[in-house]
Amino acid sequence: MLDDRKAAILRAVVECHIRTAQPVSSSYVAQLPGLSVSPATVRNEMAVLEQEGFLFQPHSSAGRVPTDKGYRYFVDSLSGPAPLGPEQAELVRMFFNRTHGELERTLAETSSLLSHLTDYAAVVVAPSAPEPGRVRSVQLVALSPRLALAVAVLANGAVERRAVELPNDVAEAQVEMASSLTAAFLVGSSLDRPGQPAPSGDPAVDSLMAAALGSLRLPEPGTGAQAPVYVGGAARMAAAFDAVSTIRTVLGILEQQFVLVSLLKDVLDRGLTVAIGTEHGLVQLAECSVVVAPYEVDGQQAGTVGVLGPTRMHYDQALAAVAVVSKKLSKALSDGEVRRQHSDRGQRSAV
Amino acid sequence: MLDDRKAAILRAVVECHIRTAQPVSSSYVAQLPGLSVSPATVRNEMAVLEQEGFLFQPHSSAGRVPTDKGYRYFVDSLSGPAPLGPEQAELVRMFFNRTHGELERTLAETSSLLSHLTDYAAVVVAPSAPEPGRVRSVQLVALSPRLALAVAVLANGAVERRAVELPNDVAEAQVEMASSLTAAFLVGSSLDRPGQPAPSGDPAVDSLMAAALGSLRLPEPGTGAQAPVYVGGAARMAAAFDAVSTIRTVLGILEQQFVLVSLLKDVLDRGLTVAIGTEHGLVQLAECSVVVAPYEVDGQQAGTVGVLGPTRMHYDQALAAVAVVSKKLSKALSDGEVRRQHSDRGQRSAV
DNA sequence: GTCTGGCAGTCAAGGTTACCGAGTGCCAGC
DNA sequence: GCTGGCACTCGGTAACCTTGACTGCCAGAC
Repeated sequence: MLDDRKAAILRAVVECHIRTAQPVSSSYVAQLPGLSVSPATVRNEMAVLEQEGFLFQPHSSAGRVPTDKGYRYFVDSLSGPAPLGPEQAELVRMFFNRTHGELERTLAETSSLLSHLTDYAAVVVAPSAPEPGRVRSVQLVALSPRLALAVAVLANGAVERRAVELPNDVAEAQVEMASSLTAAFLVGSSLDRPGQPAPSGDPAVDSLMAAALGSLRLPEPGTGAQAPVYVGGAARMAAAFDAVSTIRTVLGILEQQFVLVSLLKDVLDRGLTVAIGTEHGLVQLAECSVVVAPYEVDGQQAGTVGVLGPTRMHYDQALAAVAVVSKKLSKALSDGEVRRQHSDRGQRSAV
Repeated sequence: MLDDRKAAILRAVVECHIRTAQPVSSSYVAQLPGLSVSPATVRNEMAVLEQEGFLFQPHSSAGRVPTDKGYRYFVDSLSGPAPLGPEQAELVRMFFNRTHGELERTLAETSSLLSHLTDYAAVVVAPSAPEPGRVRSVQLVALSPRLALAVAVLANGAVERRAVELPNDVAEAQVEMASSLTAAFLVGSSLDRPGQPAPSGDPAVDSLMAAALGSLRLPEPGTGAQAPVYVGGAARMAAAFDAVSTIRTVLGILEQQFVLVSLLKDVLDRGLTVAIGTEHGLVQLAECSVVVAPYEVDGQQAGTVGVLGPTRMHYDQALAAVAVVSKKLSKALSDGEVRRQHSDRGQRSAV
């Protein structure tokens, strides 16, 4: 598409502009080692690059700035993510060495880590709608005369918990009976095992079992609809822009979890790793780029990590950080160093 | 401390500066209804107020701006929180009408609500270290040959879950035995019931029980140490400042949960509802004020809600919003419309 | 044909100057 | 003790110029 020299010039412009945030002049490019031509020649090439939409001139006596298309070409011709710096690699290593415990906490801290690594805002989308595991234990516990709790422990250590309303006239013994019959029906199979347990002979017990089964089959109300998102380093992102209004807009987006999730999903669904400027649909983020990667749990795509920064971000470093973090996170989650806390029908293997 | 006229002038200056963010001139104050004196008189009074530290003059030919001390006087002489506007009251009503479900979610959304109400950043600190409830059910579930899960259901519907490592040579039957003995020991009392269950005769079972009991008594690792914080409307806060560096600093603070929690705690502990400028210890937040209120669960102080805005915030409205939200939140949490999700030894009454 | 040096043109940025107006402080008089 | 008046102070804005960093283009060299 572009001959070698044009590509080299474009590349030089992008790299310089990422560093300095200033328009890049022909003389700067010409003076660069590796390209031994005069500024005038560079100017001619730049004029062509501008005509073809890779560069843009803020005003007639200014240097050139890359367009989104220019960044796209640059990113596509990147040889791959840069290796992480030594301190960064150390940071990642340390982080994942001491990563244990609760999933929510881990994800939140991962977003913070990723933000540290890149100096941009980082986003981590929690695993969504994982497939149910085998049931190891089911219990109905009466909490009050009117209310019971159905508690199921899954093979991966996740605990499902649902409230079940009791009819007025149910005796403790009936709850216990329903509990053991439901357990007999569910233990060893999956939570959404179809069908009903054999009738017990007591209609009250039967309806209680039906209620418990029904509520256990439904996803936790309020949580299933949307995967939670963890945003880290919003402040860092603010440092990348100087217009207050831009900061405000971007911050606003970062607070709208729903928008964020669909943004990342969108990008991934289109098979992209990097979305530059307006490539993702959000006009408000026209000055931003997004670098994303999915992470896996036990070999299955589970969630997304990503970095949100200015269009002139250090793509190679961001790519590297995102790649490493998603890989390490996949490993940590799959190895069971991190435990799902609740209500997730997690597909995770044993804790 | 201040005679009526000085107080009125100070009040006028504060109110005007809150509205306009500009230095306030003597002529503006003089022309205000209720104070019928000439600008010159106002100037004289202002000079005194400045000497006494209530006002400040950015430069010799500018109007006056309130100091922190000026704001403090203003806030202290406030007749009380302003009533909420009708749309705001409606917003609150609607919000708490449909508030059900998970605690975490509710708190996060509450912070968003409070931020909407005030147009500043809002902070909600989750209830901390609630006292344990009665145990309704305990179970040991073997997940793998090496690992079991101790699951306890408390009277309030909370579910405690702990991993227990199994010695190599434990049989399924032994786990079951330990499970029922542990249940017999714990059900009906509290999780931290002292002592040990009666020896079963099988040392493997006994040690298993000891392990299960021990882990159930410990708080969930990683969560207990610090109450989670929910921050809403950071973007709104950014709108209140125009220096990018200030925005960045304040955003940075908002991301440091630990700092936030101790900030709010500090303010409350000193018996304050409002902390202005440097009254709280954080130099980075010198341009900010904080309005806080505790909320209760079942009559016991549980957590904190607060608003973080510029020193020139609308104190009356913020006070009103914080008061209403903390009250309504207390009610919602105490009525059991909101359910703790997990691992909290919650003191909440039955679901 | 391609590259280069040179030259004229353009435009943003920065510095200077002048001016305006919003405010104050002070004082004399009511 | 209050007020009107007056001189003074400064920040902000606009107009202006200069500077310098670019570009575009062209004619000549390779």
